[in-house]
Amino acid sequence: MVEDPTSLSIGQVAERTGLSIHALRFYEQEGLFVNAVRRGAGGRRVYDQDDVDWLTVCIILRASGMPLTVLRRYTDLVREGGDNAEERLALMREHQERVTSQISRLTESLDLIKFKVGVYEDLVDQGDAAAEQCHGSSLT
Amino acid sequence: MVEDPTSLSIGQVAERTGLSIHALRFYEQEGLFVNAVRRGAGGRRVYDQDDVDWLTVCIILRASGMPLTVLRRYTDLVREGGDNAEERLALMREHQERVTSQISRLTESLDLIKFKVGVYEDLVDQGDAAAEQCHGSSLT
DNA sequence: CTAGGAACTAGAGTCCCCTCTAGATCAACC
DNA sequence: GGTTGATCTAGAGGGGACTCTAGTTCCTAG
Repeated sequence: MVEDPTSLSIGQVAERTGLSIHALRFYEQEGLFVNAVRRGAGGRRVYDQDDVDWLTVCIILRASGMPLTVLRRYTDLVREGGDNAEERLALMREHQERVTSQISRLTESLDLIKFKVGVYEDLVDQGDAAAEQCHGSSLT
Repeated sequence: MVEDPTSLSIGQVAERTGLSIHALRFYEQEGLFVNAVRRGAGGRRVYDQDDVDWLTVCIILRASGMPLTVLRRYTDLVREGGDNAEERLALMREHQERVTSQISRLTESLDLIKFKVGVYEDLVDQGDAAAEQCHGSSLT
């Protein structure tokens, strides 16, 4: 194999991005690459660093809850080019809002969770104390 | 219907919790109620405020990403009673960790998203400026 | 009495996001 | 030339969490 240092096999991309090989093919099928994935010897996919960079963005957007359909729309806009910044802006702002509200929802939930943890810590402490005083009693 | 103020129909519970009637039946089927749901005239489900309170907890835990299987395990522990506080504590602590790390992942993602929003804001501004100078040109 | 609306059951369907299978092909090394 | 290991395609499978359907039953009001 002619070792073009800028070209990567699907396995290498999987390794670098943490996505599975299956997922990479799936993403391609779903139109989530800005540039069509080239093919090398024997029809094998050839990626480059730009693809990895783009996937990194995709992974972050996915991790923050962007559905594939939206990610795909975004990819389309990026592929399409420069004169649709408003749309990309709108899409990103919408996503930003979703993420911030998700963070605040989680933060609120965390209050309850912390409260529950506190309650059970107390219960466990009481349980231990009771056990010391009175072996094996299950008062609580 | 004898209006017992403490007993609620499935429709009332759906209204108060925001869960759908379908979801309530589904949750019951999945064992997510601490106390078996009683049945009234004609086999209809009868709930009370405790059920609503419990569902409120469930909703918060679900909203913070607890899978139904874990929620079910937790429900089992609560149903079982007082001498398993350690297990409940462990479960809640684990969930707490998941939630805190999810929050930090989201917060990290938010950095990229904000950056992108900034980039597109600039692009849009430039676009507007360019459009003022030179009607309809698409330089970017 | 009848109509309307709410609830019942069992089970199928949906949506999302992959993941895996099967069987074929290809490249590289010994 | 043969084996090994990576890759290919098309399509099926799976898990999570509901959601909906169909057909029926029941309560309440008019």
